[in-house]
This record gives sequence, structure tokens and C-alpha cells, in this order.
Amino acid sequence: MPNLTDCIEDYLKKLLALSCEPYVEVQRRELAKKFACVPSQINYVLERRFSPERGYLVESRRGGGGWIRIFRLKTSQASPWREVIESLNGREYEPSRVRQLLKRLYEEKIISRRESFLLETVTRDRIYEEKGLSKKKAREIQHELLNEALEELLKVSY
Amino acid sequence: MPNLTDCIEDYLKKLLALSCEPYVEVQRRELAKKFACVPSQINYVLERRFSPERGYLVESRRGGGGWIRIFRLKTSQASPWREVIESLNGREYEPSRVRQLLKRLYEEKIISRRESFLLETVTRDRIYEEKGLSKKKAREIQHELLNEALEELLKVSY
DNA sequence: TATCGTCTGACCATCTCTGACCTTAATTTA
DNA sequence: TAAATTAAGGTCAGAGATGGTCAGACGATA
Repeated sequence: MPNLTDCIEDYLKKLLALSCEPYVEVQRRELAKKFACVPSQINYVLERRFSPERGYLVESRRGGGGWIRIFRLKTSQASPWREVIESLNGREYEPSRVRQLLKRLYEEKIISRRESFLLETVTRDRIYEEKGLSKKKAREIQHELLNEALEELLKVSY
Repeated sequence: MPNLTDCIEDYLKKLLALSCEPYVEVQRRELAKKFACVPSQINYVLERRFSPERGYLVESRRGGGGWIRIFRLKTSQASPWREVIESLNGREYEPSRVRQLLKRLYEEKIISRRESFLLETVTRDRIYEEKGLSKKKAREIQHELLNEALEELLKVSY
């Protein structure tokens, strides 16, 4: 039995799939009532399952008549790579976010399953810990390695 | 009378055989309860009986509604990989040798061009020099990263 | 009896969910 | 029209619910 977060994610993705627009609009309070949970649970779902790394954009407005809009982003066919690299450098480097990004790249057939597995190894901390590097330095190296690797992929078409 | 590990292994393999999917999904806690043992026993079984060497891949998720998925892999390509990894570990790690190896793997169509480019980035010293690591430590990290990456390729069939 | 495979339990990491408190926008009221 | 009220949504710390790791006890067997 899936958990609440999975259920709400499913529901929103179905709404998106049915929508004529490239987005859906909901009210946090209403949605929370529908799933019998606290409103902040909705924010949790949005943060975890509808992040930019996963290909979504969320807008909202507070106050009377407030709303939340969830946009499905399309990677531009022209140069998906630049976008990916920029989205990686835009926010702080964070292994879990990178893994989500890799999953999405695989789902959108921008990289192969094997490539996503290869790139995922770069995000692991184990080796650096064993060699006595600080977490900070490890993260810096990971970030750079990932950038170099993505630059390589950029050079060679599928 | 077979032991617990054997029983749990049997049970999971029967589940796999019956499953329509190429995997089964269980909950560690539930499974442990079913066999009246501690949860970590499940990890032991997975490690010993469902390892990549034996042709399985295990994924999991923690937290509420967590799960463990066990995938049955195709093992046809497993053997050439073991040789490659062992040839890498047999002699001292040396970037130039690795590049030759990657070239050969590409020529023999064991890895793709893109994969060889990805793996090649791991052998570069630049990043480590910038971060002030000794050449020795850099080489050690490169060696381990490469090993992990090759292990990943071993897991995933094309 | 030495060794190797099993099994346990304490402690850790991660993901989910809630509730108290905060911010913002629209509407009503003085 | 300015202030007060109402009606949204946002943030964050902490509790709860899983699964992971590891050292060491235990047990079978050569």
C-alpha cells in the first residue's frame, strides 16, 4: 500500500495528464481536505515529487482566492544538455537532487540506463570518506566530475 | 532442516518465479515478522543470496511506506566484465593503461563510445590537483571510482 | 577446535507526516 | 481610504516509520 505522498503525487500527475493546459491549478486547502491531511503535506509532496530536477515548476499565490499551479516542463529538443548543466549549477550541489535529475534524464531517453548508473557512482561519498576527505571537499570534487562528464556527453550524440 | 537464510531465499525466489514483473517487492519489516527474525536478517539474505554476482539487483526505499525490490538480471554478459575488472586490479593503476583498456572495450563493443568518454573523465588529474590532493591520493580515488563504475556496468544489461 | 556461514541487536540514515507559527492578498469595516 | 479581518499559502522543527550497517555472539562442520 503506497503512502500518502505517493497517492497525492499520482493524483496530481493524472490531473496533469488530463489537463488541456501545460499545467494544473489546485488549492492547497482543498487538496489537503480531499486526502484528509494537513495542508503542509501538500508542500512536502510538491517539494519531493515536483521539483525542477524531476521536470516540474510550481507557482503559487497566497491570500483570498489563492492557488497553486504545477507546470510540466519540457526539455527543449534543441539543446537539452545546456539546460541540464545549468540546472545542476543553478542550485547548490546535492547528491540526492542529482540522482533525481539522472532518473529524469533516463526517463526522457536523454541518457541510457547504463549511463545513469555510471554517473550515479560519482555522487557516492564512500570513497572520499575512506580517503579521509571532508564532506565539503568531496562534494566539490563530485560536482566538478559530474560537470566534466556531462560536458563529454554533450560532445557525443547518442 | 534448512536454516532461516535458505528458507527466506526460497520464499523470495518463489515469489520471483510467480511474479509477472521482472522483480518482487517486499517490506523488510513484514518479511522479518513472517519469518520471526530481526529485520537485519533480511539484509543478510539479500547480501548473500541476491548479490550482483548471482544475477540480482536490489533497490530499496526507507521511510513510511518503504520497500525492497529484488530484480532478476540477465547474466549473459557477466563473465567478460569480471575479467576486465580483474585485469585492472592485477597491475598498478595507471591512467594511460586505463585509457588503452577503455579503447579496447569500445572497439570490442563491450561499452559504447559515450560510456568510454564518461569513464575517461574519471582518469583525469586536473580536478584533484586544483583541490590540492597529492597525486597518490588522486590515483587511489580514481582507481576506486573506476572499479565502482565498472561494477555498475556489470549489473546493468544493455 | 578453527573457520566460515548465520543470526541478533544497538545504532544510524532517510523518507513521511503533523502542527505551530509566519507571510501575503483580498475583503470588510470604521 | 486606512485599519482590521478573513482567507489563502509557506516554513520549519520534530515525531513517526521504514530500511541499512556493523560488530560480535552463535552454531555447523571440516
